[in-house]
Amino acid sequence: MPNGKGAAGAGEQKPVRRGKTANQRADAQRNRAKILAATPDALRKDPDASVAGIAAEAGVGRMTLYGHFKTRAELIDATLADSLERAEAVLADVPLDGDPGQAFEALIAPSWMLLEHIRAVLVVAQRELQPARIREMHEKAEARMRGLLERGQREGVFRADLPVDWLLAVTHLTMNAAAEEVTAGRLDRDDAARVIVVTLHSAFAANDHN
Amino acid sequence: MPNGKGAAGAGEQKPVRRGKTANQRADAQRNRAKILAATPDALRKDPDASVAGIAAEAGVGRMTLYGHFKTRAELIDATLADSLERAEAVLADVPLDGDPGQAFEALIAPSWMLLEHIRAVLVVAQRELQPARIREMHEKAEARMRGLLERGQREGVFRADLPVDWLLAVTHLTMNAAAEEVTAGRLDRDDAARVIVVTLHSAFAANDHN
DNA sequence: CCGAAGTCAAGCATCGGTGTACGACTTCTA
DNA sequence: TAGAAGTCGTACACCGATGCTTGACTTCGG
Repeated sequence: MPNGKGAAGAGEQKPVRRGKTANQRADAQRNRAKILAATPDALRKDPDASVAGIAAEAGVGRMTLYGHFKTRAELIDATLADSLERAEAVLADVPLDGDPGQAFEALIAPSWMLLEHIRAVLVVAQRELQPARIREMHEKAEARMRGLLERGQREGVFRADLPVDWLLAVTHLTMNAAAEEVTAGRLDRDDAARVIVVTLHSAFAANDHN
Repeated sequence: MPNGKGAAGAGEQKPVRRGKTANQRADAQRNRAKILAATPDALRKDPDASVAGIAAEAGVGRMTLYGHFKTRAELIDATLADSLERAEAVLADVPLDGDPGQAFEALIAPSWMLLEHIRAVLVVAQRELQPARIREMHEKAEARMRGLLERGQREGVFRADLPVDWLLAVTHLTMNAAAEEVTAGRLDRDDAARVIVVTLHSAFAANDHN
């Protein structure tokens, strides 16, 4: 039987990691991938989608899904982890040196696109998973952004009269706001990235903050 | 039997309105009030609180609650409507003339406090009520804020290179972000209003926006 | 090509929440 | 103070979702 351990256990050693997903049949891996890919879509259509619904969306039997993920929570967890891993793969390539403002913008654009895709999963995860777990998965992305903001503050490019945590929160929320405005039809998708950047730029710039 | 019509129907005439809640016994009204007051608390503790749980929180039997609100949705609706009415009573008194920037700040502070209290109800409502209904209840508050932002743009105080809808969305989301940061313990409650105002001030100010 | 791995339909026990019905009881109000 | 109005425990039907089991089937891989 397939097992969907994903990134669950307290796995420390990298070489052993593949012992989990490795020796399973090709079609099993394919199905697992199909499920992982279909879950965000299903949740975007209906945040309360049932396991049966998600399986259907993936073109897979419900029992097959349960074969890969013992419980609904595990499915959500694995899906979020997977999505975040993919995101990480993209974001890790963004160059962060040079002007913090520029780097920030370079980071926002892809982040925004990724977020729009993952958002639904994130929302569901927020009410079904433990906050600690979610934070843990965000670790890398968050650290990168925080580091950039801190450097920006040190170099006097970003305002330093507000805590970094707040800047971080505003960044996240602004992207979320944009996603919402887009789905609500009040904002053009292709214009969203620009709007976000423009907004944050003037909100974060180190200017005449008494 | 009590009936919890609240602000449901298409009630047009004001004088007739009281025909609903008026001729009911004093303790019935009291209970209704208790429920309406307890619901936000219950939902803040647990967004998925059951009707039974809410009744318990209100110190009232489940059946009593059902006597006032035929269905869970009706309860949420009435609660939100009530909370929003109270909010409206406060916000309507805020003077909006004079400098838009000043007026904006004067509006943010109380809005923020109210939002923090209502937030939980709002979140639940967003996933159980029709969006149209929620918008309808927000009408007045939203119109007031929008009017102010528009005036600010006309008078050159607020930037005009971004749509008012977006400014509005950012305002809401920033307050929400603050609420979240406060409950997460990353932001001091007493400092929140200032942080919000400072953030929005520089984000919205009409400056050197090429 | 055979055996193991995986799929998946159907069916079922379970759980928790909603909404209803009844009826005895308490508390207002006139 | 009588009777109407309202409370509220108990009990129940219902619903949808989860997670498990079985067993026949298909597909892969050596």
